[in-house]
Amino acid sequence: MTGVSQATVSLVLNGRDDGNVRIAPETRERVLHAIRTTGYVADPVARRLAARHNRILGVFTYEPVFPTGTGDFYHPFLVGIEECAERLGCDLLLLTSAPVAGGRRRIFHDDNRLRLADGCVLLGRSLDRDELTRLVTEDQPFVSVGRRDDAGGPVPYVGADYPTATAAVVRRALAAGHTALAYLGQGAGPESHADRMRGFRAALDEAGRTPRHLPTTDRSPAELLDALLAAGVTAAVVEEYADGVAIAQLARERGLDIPGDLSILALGDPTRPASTDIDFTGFRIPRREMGWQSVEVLTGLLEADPETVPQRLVPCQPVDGATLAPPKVIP
Amino acid sequence: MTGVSQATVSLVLNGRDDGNVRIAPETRERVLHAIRTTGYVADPVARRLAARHNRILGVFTYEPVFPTGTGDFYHPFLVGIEECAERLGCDLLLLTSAPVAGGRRRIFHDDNRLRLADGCVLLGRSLDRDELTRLVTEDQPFVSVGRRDDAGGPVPYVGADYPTATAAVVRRALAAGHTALAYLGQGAGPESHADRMRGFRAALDEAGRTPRHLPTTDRSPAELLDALLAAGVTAAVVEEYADGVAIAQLARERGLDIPGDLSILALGDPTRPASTDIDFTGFRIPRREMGWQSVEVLTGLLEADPETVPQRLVPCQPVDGATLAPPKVIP
DNA sequence: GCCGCTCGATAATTCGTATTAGCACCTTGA
DNA sequence: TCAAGGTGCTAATACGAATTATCGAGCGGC
Repeated sequence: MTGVSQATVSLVLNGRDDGNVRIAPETRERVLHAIRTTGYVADPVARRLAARHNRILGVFTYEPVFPTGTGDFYHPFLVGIEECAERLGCDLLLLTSAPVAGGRRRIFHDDNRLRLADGCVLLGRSLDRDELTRLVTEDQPFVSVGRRDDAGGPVPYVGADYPTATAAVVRRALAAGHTALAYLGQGAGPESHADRMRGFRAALDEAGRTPRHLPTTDRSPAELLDALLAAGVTAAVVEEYADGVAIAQLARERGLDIPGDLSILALGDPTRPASTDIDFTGFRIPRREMGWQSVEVLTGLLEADPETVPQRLVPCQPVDGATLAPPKVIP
Repeated sequence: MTGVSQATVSLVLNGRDDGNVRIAPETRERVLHAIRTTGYVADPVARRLAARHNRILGVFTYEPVFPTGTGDFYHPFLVGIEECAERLGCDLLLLTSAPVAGGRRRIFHDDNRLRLADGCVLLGRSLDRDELTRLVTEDQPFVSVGRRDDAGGPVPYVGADYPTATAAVVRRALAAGHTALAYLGQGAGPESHADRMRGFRAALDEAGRTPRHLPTTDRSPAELLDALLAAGVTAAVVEEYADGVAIAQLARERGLDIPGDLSILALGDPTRPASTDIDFTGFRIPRREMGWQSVEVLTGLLEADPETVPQRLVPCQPVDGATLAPPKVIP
């Protein structure tokens, strides 16, 4: 149309005006005019092929991306991720095509589509250790949402600062006069559980009190409540919000006063569907913020920005709530 | 690694075994082994450039994809979309990079990334008509979630059958003895509103009753309730669930009995955050199903499958609810 | 020994853009 | 008049795969 070469069109299209590149204003205008009248748009695919990157960020979850059974626990993470991606002008690729093998999705398989994206955000309670190791050793750019132990090298992550938040909650209970506290939950396994347990122990050790642990696996709320009462526990520190709800409801049905007879402290948001009617004392996981920051870290990694700290702990937001009261003094 | 050419790798990778293409089983196995051990994956971008498709489906919404203000109205659509994409082995590209111009995201702009995907699912209350026209005329493969009027040609869509569902609700009210019914809402503008209104009018015409319309724009719940009562309306047919909640709550505060004094019928799910305590009579939008089917239609379009019906209306699920009762007989 | 045929694999080209070295032309100054 | 330097643009190539025409080897038949 303009009798000009493809290279020139490319240069004009990208508004190049460096030292080496020079286009006569008259030519530039002619090309721009042709572009405008034809509505020409550079093919993004070819563009990406040449540029060697996509501005696409992958999102991989071991659970379905849009959760139904997990009571939307992951939703706020995604909101943060999307917000940040939008601000950065990146698109989000949900890696839904990953096939399920052995009950979980797998990142690595014969038709691995990870490289569709420039980098990848990993979401999920616990990540497969082998896959994590492979990601690290293969030098795939990725960030985990949630702290992860090293796996063949340091893992970039944006996690919630569970130790600090849990310790703070425990200290509040101690300050209120409690001496018999118990941790309800796994306290091990996924990093997020182990971290809570560490905070719990640290705060009690610091106060010279004995930390007690009540594992929840395969035990009904009734069994747990019985165990709590039998042990003379006055403040239950609950790993999983939904467990707290179950115990609180059961206790009230039995005529117990919460928090009069038993204080209950919730370490985070429900990861299973649960009523949120009870205003638990505890903390909130800064999920949106974590999602946002995970994208920041990922893009920092991609740009090899030396300023970017690839391992971050975000503080949790304390919740005053109404389930902590001084223990009853036994006369 | 295998001493084999790029072409051979490509052929093995794609499992080609046509008449013209022949690979010795031994070679094929050697290449496959190398692929497996290195975890090699074809660059999807290059693949798309050459093959013109890449099993990526775009998802474009005029609102943020992970909604916060819309009370998760879009969430179920996404669940359905994800489920179907997963089953088909497709990945989902959330087109979050689309910049906002004039208060809305725009599909078409200087760095249009739509073509990164094979096709695109469009989500949103109302789609920009110009952009829709351009999609149709440029022959971009896409599907709208929600019925759309023609825009320079027929628009592929998967919509909810609002006319039928609304007419059914109205007939129930008529059967219960109501004669003074009013439609609360816009009743125009987006197709989904116009469709409800059509169903409303059709059912009333059929019964020889006068359809009344109470526009909601810029009117407070109090004004609306006053207007309803002044007009002697006994059954309010509410376009937007959240409006129904506001009016019902206000009415009860004023000592009115719902549905004794006023029946309220909700035409769908809340698109704004709203309490769902009230068990409204009305219907539910088959959002998950719509999401699922939209992906089906899109892939049908991509494969030029002649079986695929590119315009579908999905029936809504009736809800009995507790907000419809016979009108009070004025003695 | 030559032709024809099948089998296996590859060289070469394509997709549409970004990038860079370098060419042709012009001006300037000695 | 010619080297030096500047200007405006283009040819060529890369990006990483898919595709196709073609090539060489091996083999049987005459």
